[in-house]
Amino acid sequence: MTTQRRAVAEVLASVSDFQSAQQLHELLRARGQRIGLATVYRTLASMAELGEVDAIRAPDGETRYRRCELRVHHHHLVCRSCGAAVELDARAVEKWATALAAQHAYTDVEHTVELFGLCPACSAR
Amino acid sequence: MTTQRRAVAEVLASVSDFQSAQQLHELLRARGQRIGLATVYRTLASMAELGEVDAIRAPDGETRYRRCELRVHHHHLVCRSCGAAVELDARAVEKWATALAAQHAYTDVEHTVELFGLCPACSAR
DNA sequence: TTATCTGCAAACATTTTGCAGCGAG
DNA sequence: CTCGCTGCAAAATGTTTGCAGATAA
Repeated sequence: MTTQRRAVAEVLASVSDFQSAQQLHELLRARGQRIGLATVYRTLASMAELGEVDAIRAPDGETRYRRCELRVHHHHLVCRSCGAAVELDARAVEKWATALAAQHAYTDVEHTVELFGLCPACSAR
Repeated sequence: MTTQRRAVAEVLASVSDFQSAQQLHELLRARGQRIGLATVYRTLASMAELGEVDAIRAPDGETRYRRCELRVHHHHLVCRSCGAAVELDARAVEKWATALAAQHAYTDVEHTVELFGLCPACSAR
């Protein structure tokens, strides 16, 4: 537990939307935190591995992070404009994925399921 | 319709798995085709826009392409090792996605649904 | 003290772009 | 002939890594 690690945890707590590593880095620097971009990446990577944050890959290839509420596996409906996100209960999809994998004899299956759209607020604009 | 464009279409026809732009470029050069990597990227981008190829983003961030059989929207179960892929009928998921988007008042929704695993052949190894 | 973490800058990988020249129509 | 396509190399982007110095325990 270092100063920087705590700082990253704090920004994550202060925002409710998905942010890229670079955005988080800027937020940290804006708050006066002295922290390197590499550290942000390293910290986020380790937090993601520990399941402390959600990481999703946006359509443009950026990876975005958010502290996750649910500690169980789940998916998101993310606003493409502001990053606001809803965590989804995807039991139906899980079952579907598992069944299909079995049907085609694929093993060691993981899945990517993300929805991107415009949230009500951004739609209005 | 240029020589290069035709060449790209041909390699795509000759392979049945998802390949990265770079892999396709190598295949083309191996066949003796003189073609630049940039052209491959440009051609694939335009083909993807026309719906002539499927483009999926692998977990490692690479985009991989394959000529698609079905001209309708669909998803894939892709072998993480060899790239072999099964096209999936995902009507159930479509409905799920649409319903959730409506429920949360998100508009202009698109979705990413891909399964990655090991195909029977690669599992055996 | 010691193992770990950090910052910086350079390295990387993939994809995009500027521009002069080639080629299809 | 003319406009679009191509090739090359350079640039842009997002992310990772090597290494020396700082820091937590």
